[in-house]
Amino acid sequence: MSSTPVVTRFAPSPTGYLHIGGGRTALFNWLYARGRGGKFLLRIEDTDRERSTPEATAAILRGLTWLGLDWDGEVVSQFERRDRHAEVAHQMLARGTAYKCFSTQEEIAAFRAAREAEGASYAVFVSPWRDADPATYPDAPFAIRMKAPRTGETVIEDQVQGRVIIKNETLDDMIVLRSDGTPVYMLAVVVDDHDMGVTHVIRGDDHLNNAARQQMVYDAMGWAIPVWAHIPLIHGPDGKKLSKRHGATGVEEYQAMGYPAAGMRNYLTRLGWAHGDAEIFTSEEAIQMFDLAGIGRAPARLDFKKLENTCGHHMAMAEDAALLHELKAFLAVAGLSALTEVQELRMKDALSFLKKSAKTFPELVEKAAFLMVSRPVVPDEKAAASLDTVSRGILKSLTPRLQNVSWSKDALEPILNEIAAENGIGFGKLAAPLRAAIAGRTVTPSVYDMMLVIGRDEVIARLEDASS
RNA sequence: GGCCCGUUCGUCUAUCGGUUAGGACACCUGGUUUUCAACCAGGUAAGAGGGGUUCGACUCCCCUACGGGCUGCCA
Repeated sequence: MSSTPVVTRFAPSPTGYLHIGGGRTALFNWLYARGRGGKFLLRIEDTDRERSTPEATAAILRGLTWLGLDWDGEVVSQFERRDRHAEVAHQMLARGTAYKCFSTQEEIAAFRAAREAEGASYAVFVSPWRDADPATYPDAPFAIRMKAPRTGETVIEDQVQGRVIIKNETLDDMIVLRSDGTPVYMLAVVVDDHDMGVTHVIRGDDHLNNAARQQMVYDAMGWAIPVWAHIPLIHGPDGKKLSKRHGATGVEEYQAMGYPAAGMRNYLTRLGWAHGDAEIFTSEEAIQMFDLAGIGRAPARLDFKKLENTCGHHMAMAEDAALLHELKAFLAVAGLSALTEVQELRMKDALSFLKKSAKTFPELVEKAAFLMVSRPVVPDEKAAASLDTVSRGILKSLTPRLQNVSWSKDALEPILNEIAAENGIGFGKLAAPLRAAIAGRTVTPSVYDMMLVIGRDEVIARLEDASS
C-alpha cells in the first residue's frame, strides 16, 4: 500500500451547531486517521459571510471536543485563504483550463428559461465566452469559469459508493471565481484539501456529485486526486432526512440530554458501519477496527433505544473518577446545580453501583437522589404511605442497634434480617419503609448500598426523622 | 424533468454464489430479586416486487416501486 501518511479532515460550515451527522462524519475521519498514524485536520468553511458566525464555530469546536475528537494543528479558516483561492483561479486561467465569462446573471437566467421553454430536460449553461477571442472582451466585471470537458465521462473511484460514472455533458463550466473576486466553495475545497495535504476525503454523500466537479479542478491543476469516501447521511427514525421534528439534531443537545460521550462515540461508530459482530467497544478498539470497507451504502436511522443501551454499557465500563468528572460537566451544561462537597463525597462512593444500572446521566442523578437530599428528607406520597405507625415503630427499634455495628453490609445484613424476623415480616416489607426514610421515595438503589454511602450518623438521623 | 446513490428481522447490521440467513437493540415469555433497574435463559421477527444469468442466487445483470442526493456567481 501507499507509504504516504494519511491525512483526513472535517470541514463544517459555521452556520449553526454541530449536527449529529456532521459529528459522525468527523468521527469517521478521526477514526481513520488515528488508526493509521495519520493526521486529522479541521477546516472551517466560512466563505459564506452572510451565514457564518464565530458563535457557530465555537459551538462546533465544543461539540467535537465533547465527542473526544481531537484535531491536529491549527483550525484553518477557509475565508482567510481567499487570496490563495483566487491565485489558483488565475493559474487556471493562465493554463487555459479556465476562462473569463462576462455573462450576467440575467443572461444566464434567460438562457435557462429559454431552454426550459424548449422543453429541455435539463439546462447546462454554455457560456458564449468559452472560446471567445480575448480581443472581444468588454471592459466589464467577469467571473472565472472552469473549462470543463464537454465529452467523455468523469469516473469517481469511491471507497464506499464504488465506481461512479458521471457524463461530462451533464456538468456545466462551473464558476470558480465570482465576478466580485471571491472564490466559490467548489474551488476553495479543492485548493484547501490540496494545500493541506489531505489524502482521504471522507464526507457526506450529498457531495458525491460535487466530487466529479472537484475532480475536474484537480485535473485542471494537475494535482493528485484524493481517495474519496462518500458516506450516507443519518436519517430520523422514520427514514426521512434527520430534522428538528425528530428531536435532537445537534451534538451538544445529546450532551445536555446526558448521554456519556464514550457511548455516543460507540453508537455513532456502529451506525452505518460494522465490523463483524462487534457491538460494544472502546475508542481504542474502534480505532484499531475502523476501515472504509465496513461503511454501509444505505442511510442509517437513528435509534434512541440502542443509543441508550450502548451508553449503558459505557457507563458501567467507565472509571469512577472519569465518570464523576463527566457527571459534573453534564450538570453544568444541563443547567443543574453543581454537587456540594458532601454530595460529591457520597457520589464518589456511590458511582461504583450507580453506574451499573444507569444508561444516562439524568438516570444516574435520579438514582442518586438519596445522596443528594439533605435532612429532613421529605417523603413523596408513595413513600409516606409506607411510613405508617407500625413501620415507624419498627424503624425506631432499629436505630439503637445500628449504633455500634461495624458499618459493612456483612454486619448490617444480620441485623436487618433479625428485625424483620422479630416483626414477622419479610425483608421486602422492611426495605420499603427503610427506603422511604432514607431516600424519601419508593424506588431507590439497594438499601445496603445507600446506607453504606451516606454513613452511620446520617442513616440514624434520617431514621429518627422518619420515626419520630 | 435530468443525472447520481441506495433497498436483509421494527431498527443497526453479518453474509462477500451453496448457511437451519448469524449477532445486537427493541419486543414477548420465564428466572433471579429488597422496590425500579440491572442481570440470566428462551422466543417472535428479514432478503421491496418482477424478470433474467447460473446446477444453484440475499449475493451478478435488467426493469419497476419506494427512499435519498445533486442539478446556484450557497456551502
